[in-house]
Amino acid sequence: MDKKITEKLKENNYKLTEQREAVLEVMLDNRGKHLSAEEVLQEAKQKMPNIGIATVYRTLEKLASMDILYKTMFEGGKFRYELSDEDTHQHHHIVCLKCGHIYEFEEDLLNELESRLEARGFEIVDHELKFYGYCPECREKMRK
Amino acid sequence: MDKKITEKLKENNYKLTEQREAVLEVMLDNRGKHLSAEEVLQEAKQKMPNIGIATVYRTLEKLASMDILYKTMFEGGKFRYELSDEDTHQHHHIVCLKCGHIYEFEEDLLNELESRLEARGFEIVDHELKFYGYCPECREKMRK
DNA sequence: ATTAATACTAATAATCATTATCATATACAC
DNA sequence: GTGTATATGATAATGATTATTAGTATTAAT
Repeated sequence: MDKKITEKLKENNYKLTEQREAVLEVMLDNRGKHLSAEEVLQEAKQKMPNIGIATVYRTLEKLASMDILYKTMFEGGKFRYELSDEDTHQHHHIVCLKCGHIYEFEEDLLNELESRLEARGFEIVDHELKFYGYCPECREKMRK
Repeated sequence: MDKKITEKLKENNYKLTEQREAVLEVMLDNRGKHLSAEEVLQEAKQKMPNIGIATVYRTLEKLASMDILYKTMFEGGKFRYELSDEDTHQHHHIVCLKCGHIYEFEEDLLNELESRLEARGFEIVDHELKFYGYCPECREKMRK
């Protein structure tokens, strides 16, 4: 398992029970994906058939509070979770309004904006950026 | 009332009943604020004591779909609504992690990022940017 | 080794935000 | 005036999430 993750677990005195490990493994198995709690539950049940939805919710919430996971909402009124980036910089998301796929990108050109905010007295510690539009595949299909 | 809003209502054949007008007036009275559905209900009840929460939800949803309102989620697991900007550019938000206040700012330096995405085949039609940190007032208080 | 304290779990109840349903009211077309 | 369409408020229902509880497991103290 990722060394940084192990460190964070230790830092927070978070005992990794079998159930919690199953949840974390699901997230590690799905790098780059954004899973809802229900999706995590279904995959975790393959590793531990008796795991309960409440345990999954508690675990996801806790891992997010430790910055091991990142929690956000795209569409549909429920939260989605993904593994946090290993450096503390977060990537951004592009949501395709046609197929619903969520793409990620790394470029971070927000420094200018953050500088302006800090010039106005804000201290910025995090940000969240989402683009909405159409992915190359859907644009291709729409041309036909 | 705002001319652009009236146009959009007409375009969408959206009849402005007294109840819907009360909801819209609440939003107009609260420019720059981000109200939850419950907050809108409480203020709308001052204009129309009998208005129901279901009507408020239906109206907020409809006005958001017409780009008269903007719907987003900050914290707390419920949606908040605000009047959309009159040009189609949306402003951005800064959420203070201490007092919870939501600030707005206008600067739009995302063109470079959007250009890069479009160079990769995406068609971008909207974006959402939120910064999290501490506002000048809370930073002041934390220094004492 | 035993006991007490603490932590964790699954099941399920409860909560909350939101939406669906339904009966009634209002508006509109003819 | 009548029939149809739309809107409303109340409330039930839904879905996502959290709280509660009893039982179990782990850890700490002795």
